[in-house]
Amino acid sequence: MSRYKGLTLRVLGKRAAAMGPGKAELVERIAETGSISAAARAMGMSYRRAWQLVEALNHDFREPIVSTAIGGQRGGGAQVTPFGRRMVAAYRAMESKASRAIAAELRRFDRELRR
Amino acid sequence: MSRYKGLTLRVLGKRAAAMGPGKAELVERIAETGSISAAARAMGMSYRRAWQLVEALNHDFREPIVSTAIGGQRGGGAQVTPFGRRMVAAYRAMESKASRAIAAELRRFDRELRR
DNA sequence: CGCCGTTATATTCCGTGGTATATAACGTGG
DNA sequence: CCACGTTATATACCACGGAATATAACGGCG
Repeated sequence: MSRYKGLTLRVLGKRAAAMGPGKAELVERIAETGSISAAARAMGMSYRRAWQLVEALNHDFREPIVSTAIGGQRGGGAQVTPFGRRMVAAYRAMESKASRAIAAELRRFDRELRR
Repeated sequence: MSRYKGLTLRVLGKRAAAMGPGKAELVERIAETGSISAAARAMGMSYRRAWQLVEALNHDFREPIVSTAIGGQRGGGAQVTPFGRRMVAAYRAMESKASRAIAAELRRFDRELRR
């Protein structure tokens, strides 16, 4: 997964950024691990922050992105909803489409940066 | 100038973001006003921060973006170099090209956000 | 010459975002 | 039944970024 494109894309809602690199990765990690806390650990992020981001996601979109259930040891955990999967996929698609659209310009721009 | 596209684009250097919405606007304001401090005032930003951003810009690119001269009352001030103008123009071009490239997807994405 | 508005820099202060920690309630598995 | 690993929440701490302030050196302009 070559996920370094030399740029970051953030989609802005009315108030703040609704989706960006951080939230997208967090949701993907939750999908992988089935748990907010495991995803947070994997990203070196505090559980509190991860939970706040999930809260923001669920609040900012028309439908929940992540659904949760209390209880551990495979009792509870977190799941990414089908809607959530579509939103992250849509974000990733926009990210790479934008990246492809300006790839040539970006390469030229990069050449002017000090290495 | 309709400069709200529902997204932000940041171009990443090796260490941090080399160019983004904030630095781009700052350089444009410096070009307009001929002064770092006037640009900072116009953006509601402290002079120190504006100066630090200019320093970062001049350091991160192969050539200076902003050239400065000490002394006030039209004695000193700041100017955007031709190179700096090209870099900001290139950034703005990438910004709008990326925006146009994903306009349709972005509109669909936005429709899923709570208003 | 003196004033004004710069750049440049240091220092202090403060708000805020995030971490760390603790606790509660809970569900599944051993 | 008990331990474990969750979600959810509160609290306290802390590091960092940025603002505010002060100062110095400087260069035009009146």
